[in-house]
Amino acid sequence: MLWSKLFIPTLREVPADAEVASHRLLLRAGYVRPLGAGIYNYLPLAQRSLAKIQRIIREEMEAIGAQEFHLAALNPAEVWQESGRWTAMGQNMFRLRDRFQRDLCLGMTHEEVMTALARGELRSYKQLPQIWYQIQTKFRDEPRPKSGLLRTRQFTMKDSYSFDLAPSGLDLSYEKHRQAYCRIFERCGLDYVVVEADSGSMGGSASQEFMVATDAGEDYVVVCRQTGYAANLEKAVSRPTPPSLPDNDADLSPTEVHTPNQKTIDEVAAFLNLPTTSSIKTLVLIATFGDKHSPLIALLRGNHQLSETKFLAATGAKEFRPAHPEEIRSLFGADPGSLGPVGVTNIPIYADKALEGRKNLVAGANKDDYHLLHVTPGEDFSATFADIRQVEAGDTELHSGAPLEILKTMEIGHIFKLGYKYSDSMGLTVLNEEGKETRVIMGSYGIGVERVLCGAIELFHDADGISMPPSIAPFEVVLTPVNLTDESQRTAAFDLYNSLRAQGVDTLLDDRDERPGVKFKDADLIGIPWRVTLGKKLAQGLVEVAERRTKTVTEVPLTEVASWLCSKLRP
RNA sequence: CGGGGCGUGGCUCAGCCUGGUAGAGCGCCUGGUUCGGGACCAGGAGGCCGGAGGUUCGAAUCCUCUCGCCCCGACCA
Repeated sequence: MLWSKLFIPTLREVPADAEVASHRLLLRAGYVRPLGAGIYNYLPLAQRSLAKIQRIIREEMEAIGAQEFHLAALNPAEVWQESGRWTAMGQNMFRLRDRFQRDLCLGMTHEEVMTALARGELRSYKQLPQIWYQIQTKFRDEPRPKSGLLRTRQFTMKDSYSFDLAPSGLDLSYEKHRQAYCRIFERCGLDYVVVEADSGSMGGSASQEFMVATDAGEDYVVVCRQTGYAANLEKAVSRPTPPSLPDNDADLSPTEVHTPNQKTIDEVAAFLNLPTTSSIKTLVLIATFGDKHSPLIALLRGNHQLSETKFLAATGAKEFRPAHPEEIRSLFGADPGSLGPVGVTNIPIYADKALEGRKNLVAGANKDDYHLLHVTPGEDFSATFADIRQVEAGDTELHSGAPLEILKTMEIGHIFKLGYKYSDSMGLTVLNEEGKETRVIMGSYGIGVERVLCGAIELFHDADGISMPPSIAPFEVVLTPVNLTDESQRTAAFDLYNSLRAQGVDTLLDDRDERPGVKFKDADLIGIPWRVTLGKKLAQGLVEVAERRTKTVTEVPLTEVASWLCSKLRP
């Protein structure tokens, strides 16, 4: 295409509101423009990149036998009521009413719609397995849209759903997706990690996330370079650092000690001249089971943090919150700061495994300004031991003891074994070989299309702008004639342009009446992987080919540059 | 939903404290000179200062309300 005819509104100055790199650069490079909070218009450059990402996704989905659908974005409430998610989704769902006061919503994902479609049409085991997918706009009423295209209220998602007769079939469909996703993200030029994920309220047995490491992300993952272990921080397990002081091995009984005004773990530890690793942290939580609320105690080593996800999993609670000070006082007769498990019998106690086998620790005495020395878990109080601790820096891999890293990441894809959640709630069955009604087992698999674009930009940018991976760049090559009024440059540029296009190279010709500096700056900013400069050297039959990513410049004869580029782009 | 910040021309911002009727740079248009890393000169267009109400002789500026946007937190199938 000709640059002069394309709408590429690059900005010289940095937009004030953009903080993360991809947001700033998408605006500066003229890819997108905001329409409202978390709502963006995609301009031609973004549209071209997103189309290329989608093409790669389609090719890889078709390769595993998936079939593309286009589903309704406007959904009647009934389908969502059937699965229970009409209420479960809460405020995150965009809802509306039609003129007859019927409730509708805008789809935020399509498990319900797919299942509703499948149950009307799939009758026999002979029709299974099926993989159905779509690439469509999803709507979520985000409480806080942010970071440009990273968290928006309207975005494009590839979502697919597998229908199988048996768990072994689901395993296969899941594995096909896992491999397809790896190929998709590889072809998109991304560096990514696959991590074990919490399946959360999606239910189901297994789930993995595809993550790009970037500070712009919102998730933390734990990875071990030696063993390959990788998991979302929510569910990651590890071996904790050893206590900084070995426990006193003597057989001692709890002893009260006066600790005036020492409230926090750190204060108490300093006051008693013991490390925080020798303290027990006592958290009082009000958990929800069904529609009932009841208090629970969580115990952790003094320096450890509670993992909410693990605690929910360990207790089976639906949700929980910290108890209010008044609740604590009425339960314990003491204020937060002096709480402990000793003598508590009417509240279930969950103790982290890092406390199992420890001896003679410090805990609150349930009496203001007093703590207990010599508290031994399992002896001085009984508790359910479970892993309810969040992995922290310095921990090591559970089995091998190899070092772990904690990375900040952005989720670009997620695969789930759903199991029977939707087929049960919505009645999706087929007849099996014996003619008996059989539940269909499902999987669900998503890719955030814009996030692939953002991930690429987060990973590949520099002070000059974006350095897009060639496979998803809006153009593969930009031709930059230094001076278009020079007839030989002009002719050479247009000839090369036509020749590249004839060979299927996605080429942009910068035919604008601009000074060379402007053209170079713009080309770097929008991130085209290869730039061909046609200038003075043309007299010797040479052009310069600059690689955006490495900033290397190679002089190539004009007559050979097309095939030279082809060999780089299609090796 | 809590906390913070910001709304002045397309963009980045100054002016606000101490009220007197709106500015700069970039961008845009015209002409000229330029032309290998965001040129220069000259001329020009473009703003009911987010909105409403109030105080005042007079409000971008002070007060109240409201809307929008950004950031932190909560939240995030």
